[in-house]
Amino acid sequence: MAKPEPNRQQLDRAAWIKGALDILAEKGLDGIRVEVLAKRLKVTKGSFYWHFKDRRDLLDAVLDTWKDGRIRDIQKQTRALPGEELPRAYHVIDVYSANRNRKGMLIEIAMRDWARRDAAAAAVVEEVDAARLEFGRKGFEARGMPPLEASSRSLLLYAYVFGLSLMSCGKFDADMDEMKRWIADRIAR
Amino acid sequence: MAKPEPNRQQLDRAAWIKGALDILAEKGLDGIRVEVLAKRLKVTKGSFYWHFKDRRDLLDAVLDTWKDGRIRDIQKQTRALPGEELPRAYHVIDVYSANRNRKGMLIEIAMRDWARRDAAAAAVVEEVDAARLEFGRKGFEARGMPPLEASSRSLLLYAYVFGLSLMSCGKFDADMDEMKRWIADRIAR
DNA sequence: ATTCTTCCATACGCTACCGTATGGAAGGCG
DNA sequence: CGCCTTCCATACGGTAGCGTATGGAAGAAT
Repeated sequence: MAKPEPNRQQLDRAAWIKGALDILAEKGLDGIRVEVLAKRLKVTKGSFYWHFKDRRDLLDAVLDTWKDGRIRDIQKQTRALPGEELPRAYHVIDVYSANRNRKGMLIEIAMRDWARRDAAAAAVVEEVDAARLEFGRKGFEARGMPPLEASSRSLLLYAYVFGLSLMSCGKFDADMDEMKRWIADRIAR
Repeated sequence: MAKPEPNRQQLDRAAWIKGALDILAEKGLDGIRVEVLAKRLKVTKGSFYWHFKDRRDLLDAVLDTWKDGRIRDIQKQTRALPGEELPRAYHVIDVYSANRNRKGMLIEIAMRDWARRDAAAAAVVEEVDAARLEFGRKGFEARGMPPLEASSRSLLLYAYVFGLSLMSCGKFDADMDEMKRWIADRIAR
């Protein structure tokens, strides 16, 4: 038959996409080169052009994959128990501003740099941001805050964590942990 | 003589640097290509390689120029009258988060993307950030806040404005202006 | 066993870009 | 005038990457 394993293909496509995301985190969008990626995967570009129409096809797949992952993450958090909104806000701040998730934050930055120049990327980032802001807003509203305040806190929260990852806060201050806690309180309390 | 006008050269170097900064804002670091830049300036790269040793030489000059400009800006703000710290904080938030200064913010983002991969760029960004954070901290301390709180507010302020420029807040909410004001109050008050 | 599909390697032409080498115009200066 | 310095154009060789064409191996289907 023509399609004995409709998963085998997807698996290999997924390998290319994963490799592209790795490079995106390391080198940015312009680091994603077909032949470079092929070398990293220990194949040649002959394989690439079987799985993908061209480089743009890969990039679109990268966008889709990233978007799905982020949306899924947000939905998972949304399904958490109600009544736990405050610790959940702290958890979000902690996850995004900590140095684990380093690769995730690098991808976030690269995506936004990408979105500056590419309409498709811009649409994806906007969708993900909207979902996150909505999630945050609902959390604050569940704690009884008025709509404007809830929306504002949500925006402040995400802008802060992304902005923090932009700043080479290598050694701004020794009490970085205390500062982060003060800020988290200021945003969430 | 050998040096009748030691400014003529600098002026032309400055033109190349300015063009490079324009491209940096539009296309990011990888958009800065010698021949592309030459075409934009309506000359050929023969001119470029007279003024600069190579592409890296230009990039270093771009870094220096940007750093000097930012440091100068901060020092200018620092020399403002004392007793005006609160409105000054609002002014900083306003300048950075507004849609004027668009090009400036694009360069900020590109610089930070650059800093991820280049040690020299990372050093420059870190220096500029340190100066800004210090400036903000002093402002809050002048209003009687304890050191930890002042440092934290300063960090929150700059992380917020940079993070905001990362988010395609194209149409998150119609009341964006009110939200920005709420956030500015939360950071500065 | 033969054929067919799947997946990848190799080879090719093409473009963009880098850095160098060389020459030439244009103006100050002897 | 001839000369020298400054600034830029042109031409060249080299590398990296894109996309295509073609063939080949290996397993599945018949």
